Amino acid sequence: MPEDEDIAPTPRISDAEWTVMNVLWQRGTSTLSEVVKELEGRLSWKPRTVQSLIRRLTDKGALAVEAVGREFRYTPAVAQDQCQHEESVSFLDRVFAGRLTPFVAGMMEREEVSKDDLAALREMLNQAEQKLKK
Amino acid sequence: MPEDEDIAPTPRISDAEWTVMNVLWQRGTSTLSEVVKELEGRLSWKPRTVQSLIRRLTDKGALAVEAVGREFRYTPAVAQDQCQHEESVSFLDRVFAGRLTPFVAGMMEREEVSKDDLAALREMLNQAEQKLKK
DNA sequence: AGCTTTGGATTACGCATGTAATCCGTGGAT
DNA sequence: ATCCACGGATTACATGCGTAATCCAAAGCT
Repeated sequence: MPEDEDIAPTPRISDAEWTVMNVLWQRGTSTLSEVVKELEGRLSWKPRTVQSLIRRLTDKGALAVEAVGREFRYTPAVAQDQCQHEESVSFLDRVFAGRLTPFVAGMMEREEVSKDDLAALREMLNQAEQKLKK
Repeated sequence: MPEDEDIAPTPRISDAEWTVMNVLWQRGTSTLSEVVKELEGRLSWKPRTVQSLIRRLTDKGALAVEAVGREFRYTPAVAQDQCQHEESVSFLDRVFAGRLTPFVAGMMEREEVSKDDLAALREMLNQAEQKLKK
């Protein structure tokens, strides 16, 4: 008796698959050729490679498929921010013992943060502190 | 003529290997049994598993080995902050198109950030802005 | 003097990943 | 009507990874 059947834990997405998912999340929905076109130039993947990745992603439930005439359109079946968040937590756990601050510190030390980023961060900080205070 | 021979690009460290490296970075140097002891309880790895990981890490140059009597002591041969930084950049590229801000935003939205973290972040922010202004 | 424990070396083994190639069928170009 | 390009399905194939087991030799326990 599975109590929590099909809660669909977001699937594990590999490095190469992230590249594909990012395209799909950005475009909303696409066919294979659209994804291939989007990636060519940036990457030197053969179309078959992209297709393989798309197939694996549909297999693991990250993409939904809908037949459109002769081909398929692929649509993300998992929320981007959900996946991002899970990757974030797993990354922080692995590399920084789960601590956010040293990570941000490292990025700032190496000056990988632009002035715009700083402003955005400050804004977020203010809001977070507001929320805490209330 | 390789100009930049043996600059020793920091090796790629897998998930499980990070666990081991974190122990070694923290302890400075250890024997196998020390690492095993450190991990038992936290993980249910068999000693042979830990040894395999240590071996792979020495093979890829992440650990230096020094014979001590009958056994070996293992010492990190790569800097923790260097490895952390590379992982950070690769993670941000893959998941957040290289942008730090959305990552931090995501963590804050989900309230994964403590009051102490906020204070530390604010402090870092101030310093970074100081540096920019000068 | 044996037996056990432990670490190093070698080997294992299935699954995931990166990166495709091949085969097949059809819709479009000629 | 023919041929080609392209998409889906199937298959490939070397590595890497997680997770050890085996084998061997020395070191310590009894």
